[in-house]
Amino acid sequence: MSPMNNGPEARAIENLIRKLAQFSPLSAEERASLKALPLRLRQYARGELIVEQGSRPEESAMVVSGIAFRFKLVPDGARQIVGLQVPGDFVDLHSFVLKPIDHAVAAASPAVVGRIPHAALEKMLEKHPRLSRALMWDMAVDAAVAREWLAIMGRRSAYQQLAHLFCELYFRMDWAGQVRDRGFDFALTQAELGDACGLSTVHVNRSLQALRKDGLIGLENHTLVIPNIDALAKTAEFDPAYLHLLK
Amino acid sequence: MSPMNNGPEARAIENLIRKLAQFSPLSAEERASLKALPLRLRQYARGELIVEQGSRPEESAMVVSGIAFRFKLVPDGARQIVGLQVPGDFVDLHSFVLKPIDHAVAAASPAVVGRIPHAALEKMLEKHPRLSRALMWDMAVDAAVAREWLAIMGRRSAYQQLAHLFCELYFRMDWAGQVRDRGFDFALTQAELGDACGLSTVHVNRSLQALRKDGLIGLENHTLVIPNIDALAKTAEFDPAYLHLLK
DNA sequence: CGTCATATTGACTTTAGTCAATAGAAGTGG
DNA sequence: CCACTTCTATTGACTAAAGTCAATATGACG
Repeated sequence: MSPMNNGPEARAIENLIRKLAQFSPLSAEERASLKALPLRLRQYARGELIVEQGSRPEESAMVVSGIAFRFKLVPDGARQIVGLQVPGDFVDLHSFVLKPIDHAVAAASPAVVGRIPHAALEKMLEKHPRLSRALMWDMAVDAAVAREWLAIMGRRSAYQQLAHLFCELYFRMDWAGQVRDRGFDFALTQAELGDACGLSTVHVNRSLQALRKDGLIGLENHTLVIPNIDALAKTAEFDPAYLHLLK
Repeated sequence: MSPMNNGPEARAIENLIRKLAQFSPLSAEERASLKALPLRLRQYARGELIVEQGSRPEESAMVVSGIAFRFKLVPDGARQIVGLQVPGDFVDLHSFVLKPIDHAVAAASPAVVGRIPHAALEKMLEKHPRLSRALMWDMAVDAAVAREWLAIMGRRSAYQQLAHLFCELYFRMDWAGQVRDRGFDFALTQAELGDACGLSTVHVNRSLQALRKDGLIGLENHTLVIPNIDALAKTAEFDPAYLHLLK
């Protein structure tokens, strides 16, 4: 399937281009090169593994639809989720330069993932060296998000951590065009939320109940509704600047 | 002062070159270009601010001697340390592409820092586009360390977190040639250790006492001694692979 | 010698984790 | 479409880890 049609994969690439353009304006040729990137598409079921920890990918994967999460397994069997990716996000751009990959990636919902061979990226960068800086920028934003997570995890209550995570996801999903009626598909289990925030499932459950009782979120039918994002952002002390999603 | 002499700044650049060479072998010309990078040196006192959060640096800073730490301030005044840098490490390479910078950097001990103008980096990359990939790699390693911290912070006890942090620092300082007699200069206060691990000062104090009692560390006179790194690594379940320090 | 930062200790509180049971939902095969 | 299995969510009772507050000690330094 070519990425030049109007399917969801074209939208994902459009999202990527729109994102990279925030670093610096892209020429028509650069945009064309990005659009021409070959995407090997594949569908994943909820929970299915997309990238294996310790592998040495020859391609980098991008979320086309759905949500993916990246996680590390610690020796005693516990899991820590280190990032979430929405349509248009690379899940492992860094594997372009850093191998083996230090974490796994799995589908948080039914998802479509497109894979771009590193060789194709190399070829593109050869032709458009300036894009190299744009990819660096994308990697840097990814790292900035991880640092924000560190700050949240280290210094926030469970209640605030969850609120912050929902805010982040809301902004990113909205930017990716996935929000309608203040809500979006959200299939993460409470166990997964716990793995993202470093909390036990039971405590996640209780904190979610508190958030619901306070009218800050609605979460049912695999849909997360945030009736008042400003209110949620206020309790989470959330500032979207670190996401670098200008518009 | 030129980086071509034998001062500590030459050693720092040597460390950087040795580090980047782990990504892929560097040609003599590439090495020469790296060595020729202009370093604006400056000395900092313990605790002094090196880079201000929210600023838009036109240079990236590298630790020449001492230890620096990067931190974020959260709205209520709490602080979270998101990374430590040892001689040869960039503290804010990502500010080359990502502005404003999302965290501050301060000296954890008396330190010398060298600054490299982004313009000089750009010029070097123009001449040696392959080095662009090497810098990407360096940024990717930095991000991998942040992800490891996430996993540790989310899923480990205070005791293990501290042990893990000391292991990481030991390996990195050793690689940078700063370890003698199984110890190295270590001027972080207990409050700073708490800010790094998301712990209160009191709890850090008690956990350190436990580590001392168990004979895993010696910490006095601003010197951290690890009599048996294997034993410490075992209790911390520390695997140095994520640091990507091959030799 | 006095001041300020850092480290240590004790007493107490709070947050979050653990264990175990139950309830609901979703998915599967027949 | 139903019976069954399997996840996932929820609840209660209890425990443990870590935080808070406040006092005191120790050490560096001008």
